[in-house]
Amino acid sequence: MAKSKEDVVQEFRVQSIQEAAIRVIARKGMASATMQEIAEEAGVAKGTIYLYFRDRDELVEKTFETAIGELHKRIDAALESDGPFAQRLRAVITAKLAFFNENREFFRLYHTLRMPEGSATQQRRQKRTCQPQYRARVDRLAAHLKSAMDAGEVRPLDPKRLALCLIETSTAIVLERLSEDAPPPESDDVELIVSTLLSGIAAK
Amino acid sequence: MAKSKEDVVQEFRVQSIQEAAIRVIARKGMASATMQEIAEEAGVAKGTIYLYFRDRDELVEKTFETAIGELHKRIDAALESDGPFAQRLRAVITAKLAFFNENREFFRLYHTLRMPEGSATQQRRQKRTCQPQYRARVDRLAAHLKSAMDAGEVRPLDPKRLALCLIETSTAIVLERLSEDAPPPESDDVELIVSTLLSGIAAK
Amino acid sequence: MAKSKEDVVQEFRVQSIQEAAIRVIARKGMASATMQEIAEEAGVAKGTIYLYFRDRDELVEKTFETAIGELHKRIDAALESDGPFAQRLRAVITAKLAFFNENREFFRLYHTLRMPEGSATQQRRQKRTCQPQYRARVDRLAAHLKSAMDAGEVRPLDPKRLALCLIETSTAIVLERLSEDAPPPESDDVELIVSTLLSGIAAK
Amino acid sequence: MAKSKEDVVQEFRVQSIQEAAIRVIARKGMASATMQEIAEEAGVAKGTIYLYFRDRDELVEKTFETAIGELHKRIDAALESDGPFAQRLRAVITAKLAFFNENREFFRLYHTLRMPEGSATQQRRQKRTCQPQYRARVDRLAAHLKSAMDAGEVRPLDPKRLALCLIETSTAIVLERLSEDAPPPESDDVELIVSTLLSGIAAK
DNA sequence: CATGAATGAGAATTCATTCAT
DNA sequence: AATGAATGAATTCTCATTCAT
Repeated sequence: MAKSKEDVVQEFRVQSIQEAAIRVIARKGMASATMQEIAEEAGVAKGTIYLYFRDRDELVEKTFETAIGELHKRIDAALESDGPFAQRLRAVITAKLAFFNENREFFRLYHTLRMPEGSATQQRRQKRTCQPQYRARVDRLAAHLKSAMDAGEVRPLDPKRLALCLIETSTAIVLERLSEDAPPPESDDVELIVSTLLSGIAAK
Repeated sequence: MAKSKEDVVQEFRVQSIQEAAIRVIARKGMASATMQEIAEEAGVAKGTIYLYFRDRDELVEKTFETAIGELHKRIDAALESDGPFAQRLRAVITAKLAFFNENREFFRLYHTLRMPEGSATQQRRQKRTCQPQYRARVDRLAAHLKSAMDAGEVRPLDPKRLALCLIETSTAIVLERLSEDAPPPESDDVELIVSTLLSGIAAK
Repeated sequence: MAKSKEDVVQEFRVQSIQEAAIRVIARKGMASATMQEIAEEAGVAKGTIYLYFRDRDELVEKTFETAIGELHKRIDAALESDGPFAQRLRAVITAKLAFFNENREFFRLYHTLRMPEGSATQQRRQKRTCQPQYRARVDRLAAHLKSAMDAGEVRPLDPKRLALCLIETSTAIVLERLSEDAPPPESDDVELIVSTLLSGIAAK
Repeated sequence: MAKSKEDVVQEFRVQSIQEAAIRVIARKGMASATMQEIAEEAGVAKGTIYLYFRDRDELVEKTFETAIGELHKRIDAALESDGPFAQRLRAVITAKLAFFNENREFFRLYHTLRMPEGSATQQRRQKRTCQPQYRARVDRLAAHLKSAMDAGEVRPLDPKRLALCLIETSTAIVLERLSEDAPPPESDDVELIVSTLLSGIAAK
């Protein structure tokens, strides 16, 4: 039951186009990324994109989902590993930094889609995909925080807001690292985040 | 040296247009906010906008700067007040939450501009304004953190990264509050952020 | 309460564009008449058309209605004049031939719209405008035929089908005249149609 | 001299495609009937159509000719039968109504092509085929009318214009019947047309 | 100064046609 | 012969910007 040659080609095209989309969006920004340029970047004709994606919105949406899926897979693996909370937290942050280091160009797409933009249609789509995606991530992380609180590993605080802080703190560091010519070793930043979060910044 | 009548009218126009821009961008998103709609919202003709702003980009840029300036003024006041670091930190967070509560519509503009978008020209402009603005904020906060470290109020960590974490954590909470129908009292969220930052989340 | 200058200009533009549309459709056919070419023909920019008409469909629809309205006005006047039925019939046919002689270019638009074409949207529009227009004409003529029957001027036959025959017979002659380099005098064709309809073609 | 298997297949393909074209055009209208949909309807691949027809225009043209040929065969048979003119006329009208009743879907193609549409190329093609086809029909019918006049069966009138009236009258009735849910018996409409044409509509 | 009609560059999308398999 | 993925010309529509009034 191996994949037929057609399936392989199909998959390859879809992937090429999505990668091109990410690169172009990274370069030009969501609003200025044209189908023409994405097509050129992918090395196909404009019309070809429409063989694989209904329209621009679907291309962006599917591209986002594909890329974010990979990130989520990695984070979930880290989150659900065994060990004390501190260790799992460290693994999650490490995974996130590593992912965006490997997929630097994806970050702009990721960031742009955090805020609903554009036409009513697009906003509906946004609500359907990116927002829920994000909420789901927050909720999942919040659940783990709750467990850690119940286990006495984390002091009792609003888990959902804590999750937000955690996510955005690491995102901020990712964004910073991406803009740096020579960022410090990943592990330094991981340590900073984990340590700050766990122990706070106040001198003892 | 009173303002001439012309200056007053000029100032009024500029302000009307900028406020209209913020409202329309909040409503439609950066990409779908048209000059036409901004003009209507401001109660002037499309052409009039061009008497006060070179082009759309400059309108957005100046609007951003005006609005963000107010925020920065408030934050700086909090930051430079007397008292222990913890108290100043609390004041800063409080100021930020209050500002965005009063200027909810500005938030989308603020968020959108965090990531450079659009044409090469726009990107250059972005780099000239928003990015440096942001860097400057980070640096200023970092300087205060450094002082607090030197004063033994904060344990020694990279001040710049700490500043980033602080800024983004509070931004995340703002974003969350804006999307909530009935957000908790501001003071609760301020307390959460300050407490987490200072003492960390680990159970003792 | 004279028309303001703006109204005059507006009316002039609308009329120019509609006339251009009719000419281009006459030249290229409905399907090949592009907005670009209509704009050029009207001596305005593409975008200008969209200031006066929502989209291509509305342009065609409104253009059709404007032009057909004039024809209908003339036919109704003829139909509702006094005198014996034969005389009114003659007047109607005369009006129709004269109208299409004066508005030769409109004929292709008229003919094309007799049959629903194109997208689902367009078909709905068609049903809303052209079809009912046509049915209404048929019904009105049928009513007059019925009166003539009741008055003993016309022998009893299905008035609606008779109306159809009458309309299409004259349309056929119009179409023929338009394709002729030197058509016979209008009165000859009017006479032929009226005489055939009233007395038939059979030798006595 | 039996047909080779290849010829049979070829013929079958051509026929399938033409029938599909007629159905799709009937459904979507000439302008919205795509090669893709015709191919699907015919159960072949898009490319296959191009093995049998040079391009879309030729497909439409040949399809029209094939279908109209059948109608013409039937009409000619009726026209050239023996018997008095009135009887032959009745037979012609009957044949036409029956044909379009059996080939309802063909009617839209027939009607659309009555007026030249599309590109210059297509218009030339149109002039080469549909127009001459139509003229030929008119001329042939006119010749028969002339004979009938010479034989004293029909009173002297312009035979060509009479032919036009006859053709369009019956076409109008066909169009009407196709749009009716429950049209009257064919014979009723035939009788109406024949009677009107022969004897006129005036009360004696 | 203010206006808003006019402009036209530019973007998304469609679809007839080609051609490698 | 048949296929259908790929192509890109062509089309519609939008909107920032200009400029005559």
